[in-house]
Amino acid sequence: MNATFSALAEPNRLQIVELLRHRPLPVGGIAHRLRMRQPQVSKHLRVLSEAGLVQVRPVAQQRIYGLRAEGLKELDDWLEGYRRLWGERFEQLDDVLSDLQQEKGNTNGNRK
Amino acid sequence: MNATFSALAEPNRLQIVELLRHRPLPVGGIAHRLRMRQPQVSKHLRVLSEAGLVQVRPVAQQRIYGLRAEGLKELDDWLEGYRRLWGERFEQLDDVLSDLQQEKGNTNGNRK
DNA sequence: ACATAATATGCCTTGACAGGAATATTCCTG
DNA sequence: CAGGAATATTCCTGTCAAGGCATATTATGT
Repeated sequence: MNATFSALAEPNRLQIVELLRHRPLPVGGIAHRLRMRQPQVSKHLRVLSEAGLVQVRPVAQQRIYGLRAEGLKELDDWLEGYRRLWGERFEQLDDVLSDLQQEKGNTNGNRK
Repeated sequence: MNATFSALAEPNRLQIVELLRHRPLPVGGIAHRLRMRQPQVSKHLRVLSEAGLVQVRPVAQQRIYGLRAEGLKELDDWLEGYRRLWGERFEQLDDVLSDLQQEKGNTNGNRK
């Protein structure tokens, strides 16, 4: 999961993902459209690939990169645990205040 | 959107978010539970706050940090454009091959 | 006003990582 | 098998950001 976020944290890598949303593309096609140099694109694709966000299919000398559904679904699943946050009003003030009582003596970041 | 990903890319920051999923907490409480030092927690919370993922409420000297729904909903909305990826089989081989024709001469990352 | 609790900030050092350029690898075609 | 196209890899360098530590800031109670 962490690999997913750090992969998408890089602006160019995020651009690549958004580009591949429309259709799979060979490395050169990606480089051309995003005005990036081929080696960088290859490196970024490597990271995206290791994060499971992208998959390759070789055709002749080119390698066609496309999005990998499972990788993005993983992100979607992670979000599942947070969906209750919007659309509902919860976590009343009282709850917060009662939580504060439990924090007595646990302050100031003493480790262990 | 990019700020969101880079904020969540940091392991400790992701941990903080996952911790706050259960309930809002003061800085010291976060530091204690995650075995981190208070200054780091404050810094991480700053980043999360600037990314709109977290919100503060001052209570006495403490500051109670909790998740901010809109921040995570933004992520959810971004994913919306990718949901069609799973569960459907699309992008046939023929489509890819026809795309390749369009790539003629666009190769090797020459910029501009 | 003072002592103290809770948190934020500043400075410094170190490690990770992106970009650039050159080169290696792989695959096709004549 | 020579040549070229498409892509991957390597080495180098500069930048940025996280951690540690000290200190500043804000709020509370007496």
